[in-house]
Amino acid sequence: MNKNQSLPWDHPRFRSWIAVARACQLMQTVLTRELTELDIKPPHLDILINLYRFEGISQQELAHKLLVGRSNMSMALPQMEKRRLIERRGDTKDKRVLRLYLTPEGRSVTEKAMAIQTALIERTLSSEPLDQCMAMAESMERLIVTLQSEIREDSREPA
Amino acid sequence: MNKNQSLPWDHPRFRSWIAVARACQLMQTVLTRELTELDIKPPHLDILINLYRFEGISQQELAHKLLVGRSNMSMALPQMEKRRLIERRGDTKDKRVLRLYLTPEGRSVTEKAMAIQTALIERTLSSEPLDQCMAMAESMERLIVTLQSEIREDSREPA
DNA sequence: CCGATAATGTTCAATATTGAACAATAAAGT
DNA sequence: ACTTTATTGTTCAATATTGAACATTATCGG
Repeated sequence: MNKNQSLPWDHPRFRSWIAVARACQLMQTVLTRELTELDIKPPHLDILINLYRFEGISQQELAHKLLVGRSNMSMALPQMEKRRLIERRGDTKDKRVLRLYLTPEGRSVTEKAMAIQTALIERTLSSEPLDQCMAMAESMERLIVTLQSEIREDSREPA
Repeated sequence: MNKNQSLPWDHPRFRSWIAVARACQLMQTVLTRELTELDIKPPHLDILINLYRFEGISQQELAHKLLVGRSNMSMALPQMEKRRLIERRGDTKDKRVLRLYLTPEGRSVTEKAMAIQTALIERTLSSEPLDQCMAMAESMERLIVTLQSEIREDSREPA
């Protein structure tokens, strides 16, 4: 028969996670479409939102918050600087670090983009009860902690 | 104060969704690491799993299941064919379509990779009650339906 | 103060993903 | 039968992401 091997899709948690991943992928696709009118893409929006919340953050800190590599920021930020959405100014005390700021233009774009994203999320999640959303968020936050600790262990013990 | 504008992170559903997206990103990162021993990456695993379940699927059908473009498959599948993980054979009735099959080697790699992914998911989600996982899956599946219908509407009504 | 070590950002090659334009084949309308 | 339209897969340029190697600046131990 089935080699009496347990197939992944027999595991309820596996099936659940696949649904989560799918939903994320689709949400990203739709968000990408809705952001075209502002001529930005989800990765840039993530950057803008974080600069909106955390003025003067460094590139490294930003990369860490976004869970991407530093090199990623080194490629993306100069583009956004050319578009006058952000500014990079050297830290006065530590000449290695560049601190990031939104321009007025960038702030305006960010607000419009956040409105689009928020509307999208509210619209597509509105049929789910708030309790359920909150419970999901708590599960996800526990998951994030678990996964991050795994990542840290790995990078500490490369042998 | 805050320009009396509602900021995204004041919306519970927004915050919830951000957590979901983060968790997905981290899960992907960890899965990537754990798959290095098999020398495959998550996108290839997704392909393999679908070929495992749906023998003889066409490239187009596969792309649709994975929510990626056809061109994506045209780039990825020849690589996997060179690695002898899959085979592509022309359909006998319709000479346009290529049907996809796992090789024995590919089947073996897929089983190992699925075991790794399943273990990862079970391990990281084990602290969440099954009820909660199932409820989450149902929410996500509703979300998927909603988002997919939006995507279809968009592509039907480009004006 | 000086040499070793660490931190920050940059560059580069490799890989993934997308959308548009294209070639070959199939299906439909006449 | 034949012209038109649709479908399937391919190619290509553009963009994103990663990890490794690197240069510059800080920090620490002598």
